[in-house]
Amino acid sequence: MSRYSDIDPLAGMEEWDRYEPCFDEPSEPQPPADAFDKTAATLTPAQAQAAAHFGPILVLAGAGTGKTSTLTAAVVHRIAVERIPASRILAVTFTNKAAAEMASRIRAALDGLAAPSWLGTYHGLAARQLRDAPEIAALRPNFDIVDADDSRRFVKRVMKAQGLDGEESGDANARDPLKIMCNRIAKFKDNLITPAGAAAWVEAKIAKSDRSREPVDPHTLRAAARVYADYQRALRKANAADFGDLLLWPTLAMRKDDAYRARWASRFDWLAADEYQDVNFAQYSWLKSFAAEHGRVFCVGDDDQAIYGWRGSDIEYIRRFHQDFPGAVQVRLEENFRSTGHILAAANAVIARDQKRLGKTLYTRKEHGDKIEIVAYRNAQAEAAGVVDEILARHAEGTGWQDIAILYRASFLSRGFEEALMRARIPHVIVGDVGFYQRAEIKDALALLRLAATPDDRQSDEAFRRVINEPRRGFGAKAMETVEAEASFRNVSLLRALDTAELPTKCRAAGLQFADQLRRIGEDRSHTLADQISLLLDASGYRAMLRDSKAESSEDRLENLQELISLAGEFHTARELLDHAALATSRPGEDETDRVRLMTLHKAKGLEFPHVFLPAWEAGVFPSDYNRDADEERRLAYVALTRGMRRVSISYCAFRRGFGAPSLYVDDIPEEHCVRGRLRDAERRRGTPRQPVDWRKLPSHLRRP
DNA sequence: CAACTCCTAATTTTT
DNA sequence: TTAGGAGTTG
Repeated sequence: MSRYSDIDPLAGMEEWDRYEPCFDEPSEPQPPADAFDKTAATLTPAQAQAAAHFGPILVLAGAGTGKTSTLTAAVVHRIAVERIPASRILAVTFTNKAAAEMASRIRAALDGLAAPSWLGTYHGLAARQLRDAPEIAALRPNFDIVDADDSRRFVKRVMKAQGLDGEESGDANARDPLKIMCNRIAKFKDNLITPAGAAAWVEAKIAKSDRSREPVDPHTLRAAARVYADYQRALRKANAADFGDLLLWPTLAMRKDDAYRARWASRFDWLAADEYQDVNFAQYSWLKSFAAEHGRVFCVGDDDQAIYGWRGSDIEYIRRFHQDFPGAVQVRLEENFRSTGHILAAANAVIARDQKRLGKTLYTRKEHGDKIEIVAYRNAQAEAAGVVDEILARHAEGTGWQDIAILYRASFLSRGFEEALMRARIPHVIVGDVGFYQRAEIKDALALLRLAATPDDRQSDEAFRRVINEPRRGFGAKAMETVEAEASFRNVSLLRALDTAELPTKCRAAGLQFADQLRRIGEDRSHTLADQISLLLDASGYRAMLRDSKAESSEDRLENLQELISLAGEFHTARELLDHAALATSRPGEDETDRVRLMTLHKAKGLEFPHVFLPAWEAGVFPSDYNRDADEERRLAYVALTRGMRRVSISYCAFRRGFGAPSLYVDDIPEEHCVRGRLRDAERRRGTPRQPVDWRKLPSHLRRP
């Protein structure tokens, strides 16, 4: 199977073809010569020394030790002192937020001069690389980037076609076979295993499984390889790339084709990577490909905060940095500027129990501050109420809502707290709950846009499936079957197939009218992007559908659509907007409001809050039973504690879903740094029988369900 | 045959 | 709470 097969460019792509990645910058104004000195003046000697180091360097930056400042200073040093053009710097992060933060700090340090244009996330940068030569992934120009949700739909269709729906896989946790399959495919890609290579890889894995302790189910694995192959075919047919593809194909191309690799590597004189402890094989290989000639990499990371193993990240890459980059220097940043003494000491004690660390001990010059509070509650309701009472008390003392965060292990834990906060009328936000661009109405609107842009391209089939019956046009399973059959018979797009498909008259009429309006709007080049979306929403009856709906959420949905329309004004082409929508998560400016933050521990990494609540520290929940890597859970506990600047409150329940024991980390916190089981005034005042219960005092027969 | 209503079951972490 | 399935209605 050739990677270059199945390419069948169709007409109607002019508008899309206008997209061009911006590579070479025009000549850049010179940066102020003293920019680095000014920046370095705020750094510690260790930070400044790291920032100015010439060769390959690994900065082991503990939590709260000024990692971003150091990274920023390093970039400024390249530009202002070494006079490397900003355009020849590659700087990569994991999140859009981190990238934006870095860009703005660099711009500030350089007096408003341009930050590196190749500063972004692994996925964002790799997407730009792939846009430059999509044929390396057997894609046509203007391919779509599909998000996890779209990808899931593809996998679902493939599984159905292979008769895998409903079948119980042998996997022990087969609650959600679709999800498991999606994860498995993502993992193939994270490990640079191609669809063609997956079958062989799976067989090798099965053969090896006798000796490995990891449970391997041959049946599920083989099924995964088969689904992967068909899934990739489906993506290619739709001219679409999923997140994994963005890194997989450029990385493979750089590994296989040295001319291609050299072409890319020669664009950059210096590389910077944030959160290096969290790279997976694909990201690691991608980054290394750029470094082959000069080896000038500046990697920042903290092995104690490696918490993405389940996504293919491997802590080994940071541990063996000096082997990958000969002559590499290693610098430790151990002075913490974030937390007070007791918090830091507790965090140190928890992480110290992890063996196999590169080793670091954080210290602070701050005062000891408040001890960590550890409170036991009878059940989850009591815990939520207790936390809310405490939040009210601190607010009354003058703490802003935005200075308070509730950080939990698993997203389902947010519910109880949200309800309690709502009841108490405390402004709050669940960070990253459902991203703006992941909302159904936004995705529907964007699907309309896709469909209008290339109505006769099979690339738009997925968009068609999404919106043809939204609002209802009488297209159910049966009608779709007919259209699909007609489309594959005539080898045309689903929309085009409506012309000749034998459908019930009313459904056919509705479909044709829909197609007609789409085409008319799509062909009219006089509209701005925003106008186009607005027109499509009206012509398709989508807006009317929401207006007529008596569902409570339709008001919000209309507002979201309005927001999308105004957001669209900031993009030049549909392509840019769609790429942004696929790779971005939240709306800009979302986190600038005065609200209590609720988020998972993973989302909280890199953030800090004066007041932190850490609920549900119970065995099974945290550490989670689902994670086989106990060390990783411990590192997560370390991340959790080190988010707190002034006050950290841990809590756990004797009863959540069955009786539970407190997390083992609770016992790892030394007595001198914590206060256990304190009862708060607010609770007494309310007179509610919300007595914290010490689990260890429960009769032993209650300890196990 | 489509569309709506009701019911049940299940909830790790995500660029 | 919601997502997805089954069953019922039109």
